[in-house]
Amino acid sequence: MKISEASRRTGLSISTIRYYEQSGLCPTISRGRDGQRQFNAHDLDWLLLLCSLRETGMPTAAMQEFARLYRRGNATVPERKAMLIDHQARLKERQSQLDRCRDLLTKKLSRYDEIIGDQI
Amino acid sequence: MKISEASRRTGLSISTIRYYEQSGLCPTISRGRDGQRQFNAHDLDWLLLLCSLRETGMPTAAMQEFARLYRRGNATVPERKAMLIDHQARLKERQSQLDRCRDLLTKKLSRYDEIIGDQI
DNA sequence: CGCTTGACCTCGACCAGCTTCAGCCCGCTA
DNA sequence: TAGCGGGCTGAAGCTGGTCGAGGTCAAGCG
Repeated sequence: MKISEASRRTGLSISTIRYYEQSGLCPTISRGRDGQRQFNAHDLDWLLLLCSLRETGMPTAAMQEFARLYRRGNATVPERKAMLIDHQARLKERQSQLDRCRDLLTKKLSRYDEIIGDQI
Repeated sequence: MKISEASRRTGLSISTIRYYEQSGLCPTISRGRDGQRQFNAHDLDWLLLLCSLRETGMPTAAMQEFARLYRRGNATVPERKAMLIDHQARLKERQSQLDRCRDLLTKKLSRYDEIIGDQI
């Protein structure tokens, strides 16, 4: 599939996809003889993974590192696993942060109801 | 208390606190006759709220709006409540996003274990 | 054949959200 | 009275990620 369809399917903009490839966030996309990128299912999977990672705050440098490991072959599987596990842990931490914020907001809101006063 | 202590207690840098005040993210901090900011408990509460909101992705423009409403007095309490409730909803949405990412990672990881192969 | 469409590239602009810098002031201690 | 720590200001700088402009090229179509 072409870049426009990859864009539609992933929600990434065309510019962003090109930027990701050029920055080595994903393996190089193969080209047709006209020089156009040809995305296959595997490429799309990568992009979708990148979407998830980006949405959840992984910096591009880490994604670069991940892709770099991938290019070095199966020997790096343990390192790649470790990276994903790390990220999962960060997500967990992040979720409790969100929980704490929700609690705080709930408290603030209940104070509005009690006092309807001139506080925050 | 002085700005250095406010910084210590909130985890915000001194520069950030000044930047927040100057951008109207919190009410104006009162000054001593030497021109130095004097933070009271109320101010600290604001800063801590800002911390939570920032950590959870509220854009500063929204915090500005919130502070603007606060300065307009109690008549704006319903709007302020609405803002906080909105943010809570966004946090919920965000948490399910994180959940989806965790699921995806779990899937990827289990594939590593199954196949130990040359996939993402 | 020429038009349109959609791809390609490079490179610089943009944005949020700080951070740093330069230069000044105040109060305290030695 | 000099030096020092810590505060003040405004403006400039930085970073990570994204977008846009400008210009080219290839495929498809009437």
